[in-house]
This record gives sequence, structure tokens and C-alpha cells, in this order.
Amino acid sequence: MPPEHTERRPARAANTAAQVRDTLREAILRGEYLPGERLVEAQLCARLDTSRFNVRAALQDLSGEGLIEMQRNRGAQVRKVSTAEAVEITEVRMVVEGLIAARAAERVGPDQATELDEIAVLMRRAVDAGEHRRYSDLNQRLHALVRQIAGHGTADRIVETLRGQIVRHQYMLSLVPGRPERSLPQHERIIAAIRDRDPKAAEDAMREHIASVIEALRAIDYLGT
Amino acid sequence: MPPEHTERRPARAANTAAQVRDTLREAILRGEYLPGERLVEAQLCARLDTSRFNVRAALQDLSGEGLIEMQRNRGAQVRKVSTAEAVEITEVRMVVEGLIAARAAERVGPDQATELDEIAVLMRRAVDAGEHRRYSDLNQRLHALVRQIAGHGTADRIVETLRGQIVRHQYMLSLVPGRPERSLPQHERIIAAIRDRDPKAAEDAMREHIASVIEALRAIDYLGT
DNA sequence: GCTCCGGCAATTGTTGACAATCCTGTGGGT
DNA sequence: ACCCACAGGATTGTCAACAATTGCCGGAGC
Repeated sequence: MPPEHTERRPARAANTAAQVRDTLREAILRGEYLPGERLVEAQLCARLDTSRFNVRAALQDLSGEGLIEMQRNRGAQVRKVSTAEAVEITEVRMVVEGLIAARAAERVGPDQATELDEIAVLMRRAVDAGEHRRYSDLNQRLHALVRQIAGHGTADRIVETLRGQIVRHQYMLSLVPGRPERSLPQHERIIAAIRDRDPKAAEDAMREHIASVIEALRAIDYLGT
Repeated sequence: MPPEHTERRPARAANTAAQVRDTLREAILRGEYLPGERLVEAQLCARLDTSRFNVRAALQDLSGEGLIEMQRNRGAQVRKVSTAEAVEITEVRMVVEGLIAARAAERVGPDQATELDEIAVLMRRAVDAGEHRRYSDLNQRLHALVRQIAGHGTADRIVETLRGQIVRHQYMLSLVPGRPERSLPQHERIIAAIRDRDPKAAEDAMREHIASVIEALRAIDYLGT
């Protein structure tokens, strides 16, 4: 049998630049690469089945997103975010998500209000059952829904970028005992304010909620050091 | 005479990637390239005396900053920012600069208070004399000083990035007659609140100020269409 | 033992060439 | 007149090879 055309791929990159970027981003967010870990281009080429060209472009993008740091002639490494920086980032998130919540309160529709109520019910159930992982998922779903209702592209992008930079800290937070019990009423207040179409109350509730997240971040830091 | 070594530069890039990026950014901000204008890589190579490699890296960075848009196989063009987007961007700026102002009020020192007062005096003088250009410069200096006092790296970067995206709109704003007279008292309130070390008042004053900027942006839009 | 220096391996920076894609203008058919 | 197909040029996408830089290791000198 002559050499079949079995998946002809003459050392050609299987993945395009955008795919490489997304894959690498998710890998970092998933924690496959730890903060401070060096990202060697050649290794990534093998791992992601692509060329150095694409890897380079991806690294540059992720550097712009603040996920990694690049030093000239020294390569890239996963960015370490100190607690102080995490607090700063969350402070900005606080005010921007406050804006988003206010806008969501202005634009919320009946179906979306129903969906918010559903989440509220599920959240209380998850907390009562002590299902932390489930509660954490609902938490993300709530924030995502609020952002979707607000439909504020600019604020959305910024919050998403910031969130990416502190996933590790957020993960630690979700493990703190008693956290869900504390944040549940805050979430309920946010939902109620948006349902009532009260922008000011929604903003205040969201800010208070995230302010308590900041407190918790600081508390973790004291414990850790 | 044998070929002298007159400034040997065998088609080698004279400017590094970072320089190219900064030069190009400033050119765009200065308005040398208009919104929607295509940025052809080969042309930029000649214009900036560098290689396509560096141009590409610069374009990618600026795309991340939201200054240009890149479409696959179609190259880059200066991003057009609609009034609606400019409003969104300014809304985010409003809340983030509010955060900055509050923090500045917490951390302001005596020397910085003096500098704030100086700017207040100069601003009033500029408005009285009708020197709009001078007032516009002072405006930027004030916002920059507040940011410096706050010392909030994360918020700083975001505001700077957002500002870059709407320089054109800001420029149009400064031409609106009566604008300085309206914004002067707002600026004075911001300065007073920071001087009094009153974070809440400082945040409110800053937000009110930028809210009036948003109003003006919308007003320009109505006039223009 | 400690420091300094030189060479070596690993890694990143840069280039020029080539391939793929898009846009434009032209001509034939209806 | 309109539409479609199709070169041909312009522009971007990708690569593989080469150059430059860094950091490490070992050995000489003190």
C-alpha cells in the first residue's frame, strides 16, 4: 500500500493563534501552571501542538490581560498576584460591578427577574445543604446573569479581565468556612434590589457584598502570614 | 574610495518593539491616524523605521488596549468609538475615578494639598481669562495628580487605558462653549473634599463631575446628528 | 573557601522568505 | 445594464533558520 494520506500534517501548526491563546488562558486559570512558573516557548509549542510564532502571540495577549509577565530576554512567567494587589483589583471590581448592578436594575425584564429568583432559591438551598461547590457555581452564575442583564460591554470586559487575575484568590475564598452563610443575605439583597428596579439600592448592595469579599481577602492574608 | 562605514545599518530595525508601540500609540492619540483608517504593516515599517515583526507586536498590543481593531487577514484599523461607546467608557471611568478620588482623600499629604490648591487657583484664572487650552491642560493635570495621590496602580491603568480610547471625544468636549464655566465649580468641589480628607464627599464630587461629562457627550451627539 | 572569569547550553529575539487570503478591476455571458 | 467568474496585485499569516542574550558550571587565582 502506498503511503496513505493519513492526517497529512507536515509539521504544520494544528492550532491557530486565537485557539492557542484561549487554551493557554484556560490552562493558567485552571491552575495547571502555578504563579511564578516559567512558560518556556519551546515547551508550549509541544504542549499545544503549534509553532513558536503562535505561542509568542498568545503570550503577548495574555501579558496584556495581566495573566502573565514578560521580561525581555528572560521569557514569560505566570503572574504572581499579592494579596495587596488582589485587594486593589477587587476594589476596582467593586465599583464597576456596582455600576453594572445599577444598570441591571434599570433594564431588568420579567423573565430575567424570574431567573434571578430561581438563583436565589437554589442558593439558599445550597447553603442549607452545605454544598459549597454548588453555591460557588451559583455565585458565578448570579454575577454573570447580572452582567448579562446590564448589557454593558465595556464594564463587562473589565470585570472579566480583573476576575481572571485573581482566580486563585477567589478559590481560596470559597474554602473559608462560614463564607456562604455570610454572603447569602448579601446576594439576596442584590437580587431584591434589581427585581425592584432600584438602581441605587442595587449598586449599594453589590458594593457592600464585594466590600465584604475584600475584608475576607485581607483576613486570609493575616492567617497565611 | 572604498565603501565607508557611513552609519552602517543593513536594513536593520532601528527601533525596538516597545518604542514602536509607544510611538504608534502617541501618533494615534495625536490624531495622525483617523478612526477607521487602515494601518498597513508595510507602510508602518517605513514610517517607523523598523521591521514587520515589531510592527506586528505593536499592533497586537494596541489592539489589547482597545486603540485599534484587528481582523484576521484584513489587517488593523484605528478603532471607531461611537458616542454610545464613549458614554459606556466614561461611565466606567466615572466609578473608577470615584474610587480613586475617595482613596486620594484618605492619603493626601500637606504638600499635595498645597499643589491641589495651586491648580484650583490656576483653573479659576484660566476660566476668567477664557484660556480654554490652558484650562484643558490643568484639567488633565488635576486628574493626574489625584491619581498620583491615590496611588492605586490597578485603577490607574484602567483609567489610562479608557482615556486613550476616547481622546477624540474629549477633544470635542473641550471645544463646547460654556463647558469650563460648568466644570470649574465641580473641580473645586473635588479639590475641597480631598483637602478635607473626606472620601465619601470626594467620590460623590468626582462622580457628579464625570456624570456631567457624560451629559455633555450625549448633548454633542444630538447636535452632531 | 571565595571570587572572578570564560565558555557552554538553553532560551529568546529577529529576519527574510514563502504561503494563504482578500480586494479590485476586467471581461464574458445573460 | 447587470451579474458572475476569475486573474492579478496587494496585504497579511506563518514558518524555519539564524543571531543575540542570559544564566550556569567549572576552573584559575587569591
